Amino acid sequence: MPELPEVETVVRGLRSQLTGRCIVSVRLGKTDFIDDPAAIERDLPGRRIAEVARYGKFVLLHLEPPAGGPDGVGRGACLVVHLGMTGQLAPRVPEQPATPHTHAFFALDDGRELRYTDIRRFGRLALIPQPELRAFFAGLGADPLEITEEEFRTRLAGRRAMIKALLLDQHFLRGLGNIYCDESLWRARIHPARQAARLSSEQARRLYRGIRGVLTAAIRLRGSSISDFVDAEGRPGEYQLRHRAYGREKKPCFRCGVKIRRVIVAGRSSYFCPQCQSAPRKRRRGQSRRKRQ
DNA sequence: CGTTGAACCTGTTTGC
DNA sequence: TGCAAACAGGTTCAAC
Repeated sequence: MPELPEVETVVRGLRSQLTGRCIVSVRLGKTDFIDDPAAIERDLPGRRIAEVARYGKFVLLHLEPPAGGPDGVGRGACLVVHLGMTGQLAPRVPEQPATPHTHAFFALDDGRELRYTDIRRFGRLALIPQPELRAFFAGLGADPLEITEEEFRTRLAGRRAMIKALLLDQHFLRGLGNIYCDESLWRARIHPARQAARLSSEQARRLYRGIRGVLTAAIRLRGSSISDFVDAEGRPGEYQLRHRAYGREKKPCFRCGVKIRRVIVAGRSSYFCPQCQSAPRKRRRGQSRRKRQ
């Protein structure tokens, strides 16, 4: 469910509600998606939330150093949350019965409870000491909203993977997922199976702008809700009403009217317009195009 | 490097 | 009607 716009939406909601709050106690249900459950139960109570941020698809709750650590130099830490496919993170009043599959309860000093719910448990929860944060995120690519067009083009060069595989790869860019890849490619009129390195500079430019345009528009509408996603207030987003490709198999393309098709690219359902997003020419066997000097 | 398929887990939809 | 297969916003790993 949650890609960059959904995570950004959750983070904005949590930021206004959690900043400055203190975590009073912790209660855990199933823990197979938690890195070190014992450490969370032991080290989290008493910690104050200094800052809420997003890193790619991760939600970051930066914690203040514990008061009066050994010789006064308590280490800061960060509660890192990945929502996987079905994760939800939202503060609730304790009277509100917990929905099924709620596996983490963090009682707050304002009487409310921050709850983590995740039907499939593809998410992840980890308490990372501040000094280890850098290593934890090592290898993730640039944020698609921060990268420059020049940088984007440079990183595309020489990559022989299919463009969709590359966009989905969090080591290439952090934050895109299946929905926004397809929407960006539709905007840019690029077939998902096109080889990245073979995009013209014109296409690369359109893709760069497509990605930015889609993400900013989706954030404005508080993300896409297909079936699970709700923000930190429990509200669904509305960007699913603006989808032009994703989930629209056999429906007419908004540009040309030709029926949207679904194919598997990079192991994922990929929706595209066969008219606007023309397929790459199939390369014949043995016709590998590598440095032929 | 890049691709494919499976695995992780639960729930919903689709097809025969 | 009923049951099995397919599919779902993500990530990771093995094998080729």
